[in-house]
Amino acid sequence: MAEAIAYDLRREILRGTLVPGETIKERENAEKRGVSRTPMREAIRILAQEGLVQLRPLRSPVVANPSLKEIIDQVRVLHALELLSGELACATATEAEIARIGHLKDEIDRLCDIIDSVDLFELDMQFHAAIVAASHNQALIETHRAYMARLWRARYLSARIRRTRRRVLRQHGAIHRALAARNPRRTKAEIDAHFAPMYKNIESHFKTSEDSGGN
Amino acid sequence: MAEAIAYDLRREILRGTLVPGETIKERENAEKRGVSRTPMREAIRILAQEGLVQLRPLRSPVVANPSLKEIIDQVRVLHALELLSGELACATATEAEIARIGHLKDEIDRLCDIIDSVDLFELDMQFHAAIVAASHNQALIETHRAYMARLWRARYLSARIRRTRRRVLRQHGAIHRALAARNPRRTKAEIDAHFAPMYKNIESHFKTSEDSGGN
DNA sequence: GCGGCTGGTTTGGTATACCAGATTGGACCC
DNA sequence: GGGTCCAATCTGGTATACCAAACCAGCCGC
Repeated sequence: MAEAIAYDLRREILRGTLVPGETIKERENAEKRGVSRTPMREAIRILAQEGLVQLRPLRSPVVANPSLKEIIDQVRVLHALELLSGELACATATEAEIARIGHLKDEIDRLCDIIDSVDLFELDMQFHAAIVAASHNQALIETHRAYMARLWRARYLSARIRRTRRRVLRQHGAIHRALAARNPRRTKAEIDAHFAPMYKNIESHFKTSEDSGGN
Repeated sequence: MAEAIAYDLRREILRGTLVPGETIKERENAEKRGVSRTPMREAIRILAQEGLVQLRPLRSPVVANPSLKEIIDQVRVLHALELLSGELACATATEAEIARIGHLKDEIDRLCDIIDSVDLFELDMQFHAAIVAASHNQALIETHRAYMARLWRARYLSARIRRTRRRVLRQHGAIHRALAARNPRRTKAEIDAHFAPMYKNIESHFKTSEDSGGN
């Protein structure tokens, strides 16, 4: 149940229903959802662990309002995790897994201009998660998932930028080909190329929207 | 308070007082420590997040008993995190931080054959944590700390191997010099060299002690 | 009028009570 | 004698009650 509450809260935070910087009062939110404080508390801890809310001793938790540097820092870690995934996956991925990665890439190609950006973004996350899953490294999979959750908002806002979509598609294809060729060096290079624009996108979006910066 | 309980539990797990595979009953352990179930539950969640205990829905949590593969997987992630730390630290570390890393190295050199292996290991962890801290990347610091906690036992057992100590000392020096030279490529290479034996050490120790393997 | 203090209220932290599913031990049947 | 079923009990999950610290508003003194 706590997991379900965390899921709802997470969506609300990432969609912006719960504004960054705002407090989350246990009682209030608990009874709004018709549950007790106990699972609500647990849900908040889960989100705190993901970095979406910030706990303060003896104070109400607040929705995290990460600064640009914090987001970039987190992207750097995510980047490193995906590099490791790509390297490992070259050695450990099954042909079926590589095929599924290719299929996801094709799906993204096909639906790119049809479906809305949220659904498209979900597909993009699945593509990346599939690569990580192909590493067959459970710890890596879990840590990567945690960072994906934490960065959902920032990555989503970055991925909206239409101008870069065609490039993203090309890069997905390149990553898939490098994986299929079982070439770790090329795979890592392509993942690097895929991440490179993200730093700039996030930065520029942060500058323009400027809804935050402090905690 | 939950944090304090988690601290105690963590020590007991890592020292082996709580045997891997054993269940941790909330009521039992709570009243043994004279606290309520509520903070005990929270402590258990913290440790579960660290990977030291394993939660099972509607079942008692059990002390994690990681298989060799799981440990190696985690070391791989730790390895990647430290590589990233080294690379970033070359650009971001202050001279004072590099000096502190060098000082920790000297301390380890000096006390290597004097103090007991637990204290020595604490110093080793400080050395590595100092490098990560020099990256000035909070997310990286936190994730690294989580993996250090998770791998405490395995790394400790590996570090006990006296035969390799001299090599470890040399590698610490090499890492420090590469950092001081602000040379990312060399830093990463030296960190690689430092990690390489760990995989084998853990594997060989796992084979000999053979207290586990399953979950 | 303004700042600091104070009491009531809010809120997170902890303890306790209750519930439903899981476990287990034993009795019963084959 | 072995297997199966059932109930007493144990255990995690949830709800509620209580406490102490933090917040806030209004009051008092300057």
